[in-house]
Amino acid sequence: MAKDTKERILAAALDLFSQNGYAGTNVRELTAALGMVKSSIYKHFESKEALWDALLDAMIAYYDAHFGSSEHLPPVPETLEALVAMTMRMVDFTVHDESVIKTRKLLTIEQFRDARARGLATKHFLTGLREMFTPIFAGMMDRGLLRRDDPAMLAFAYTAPISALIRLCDREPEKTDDAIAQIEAFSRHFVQVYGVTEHA
Amino acid sequence: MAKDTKERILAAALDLFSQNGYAGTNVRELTAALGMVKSSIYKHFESKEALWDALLDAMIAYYDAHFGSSEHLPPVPETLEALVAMTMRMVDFTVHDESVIKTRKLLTIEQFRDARARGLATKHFLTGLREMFTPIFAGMMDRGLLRRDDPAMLAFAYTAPISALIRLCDREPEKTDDAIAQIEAFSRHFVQVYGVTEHA
DNA sequence: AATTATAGTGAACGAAAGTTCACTTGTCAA
DNA sequence: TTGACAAGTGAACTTTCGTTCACTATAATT
Repeated sequence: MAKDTKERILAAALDLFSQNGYAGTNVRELTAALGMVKSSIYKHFESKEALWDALLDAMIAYYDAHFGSSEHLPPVPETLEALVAMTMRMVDFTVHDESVIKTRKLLTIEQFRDARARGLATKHFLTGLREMFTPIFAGMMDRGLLRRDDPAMLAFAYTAPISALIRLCDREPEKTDDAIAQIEAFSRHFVQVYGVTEHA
Repeated sequence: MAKDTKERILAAALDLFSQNGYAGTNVRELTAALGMVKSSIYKHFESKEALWDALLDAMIAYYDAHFGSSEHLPPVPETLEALVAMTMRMVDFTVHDESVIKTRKLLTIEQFRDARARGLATKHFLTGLREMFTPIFAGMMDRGLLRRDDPAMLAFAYTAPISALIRLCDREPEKTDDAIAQIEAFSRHFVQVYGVTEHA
């Protein structure tokens, strides 16, 4: 039952740190959220800062496991419409999954204070998506679906606006539906601009 | 001398809050940064939270004064190259001006905790730039510089990637030069894709 | 010159923070 | 059955937090 409690503590820490930050959260409300008394946490973590370190370890491990290797790359879409559909599936997941949302919020809040959070933030918000879509767009160019161009530039031009709207959802969740619609509109705009339609 | 000290306190608060957040900053280090003792601050602000409120008031007033009205809209560029040049001038300012940087960082850190910071964050990071460039792109379409399309969509597609790289500069200042180069490359890519070159 | 208001000081306060520790309880191995 | 260990409790300790207050020094006002 040790591992279990440890993970429940980490989950509660993610929840509270992502809302009020590390400094804005005290161990009393953290443990209270788990029905414990504050001293109990020291059976599982040496200190509040050790808990923070463990949380970052877990976040980094999760990121590496899910986005680190090229194995997890989604397949190259066979049509322009399939690119839109795949995008919307990914977006729908990422703006609705609670722990993914909290992870982004936590990295957003702590990126200027913690070097590891900073590195992970850049991956989450900028380079990760670009590196994921670069080979996809290269593949779509090879198949003649997209006009030939720098795939990394296209990946950047595609993912940065989407990322901006995802972060709007984190900030103002009541605008999520609207943001999703905007993302779909942007995605369709993108394929219209860069896509090759075979009527030539 | 009252007003002066009040503004020095606000400047120090912006400096420290933007690095460690409101909760992560205590009034002792805040006043120490000004060569005062902590109790002195209460001659100028009722409480730490009143100081926070005043800081947000100032930030909102600044934003409204500089970006609020359509008077401050930059002129419509007469060439595609002028769009790039204007963009780079704005970017160069915004990634090097210390108080602008600190304002963005503060809004980034506190957006999930404070409703007013949240609203200002959305303006700074999303809608503000889009609303600034929408009439510019509409004007450039009228002049036949850009292909006719939804100017708001183009403004979004243009400003979101630039905003993403600006925020990279906030997070990792040592990458500023590289990010500026990337912004210029993106801007040139944009005018190449959307611009109308008159050889037809 | 006397008075008043302003800005800053230093000591002190209570509350809340993170942490420690002796102790109880429950679980599993020997 | 006993013993050992892991998990949780509650009281207590030490800092540090935000804040108050009586007081001083300086500058402006009468």
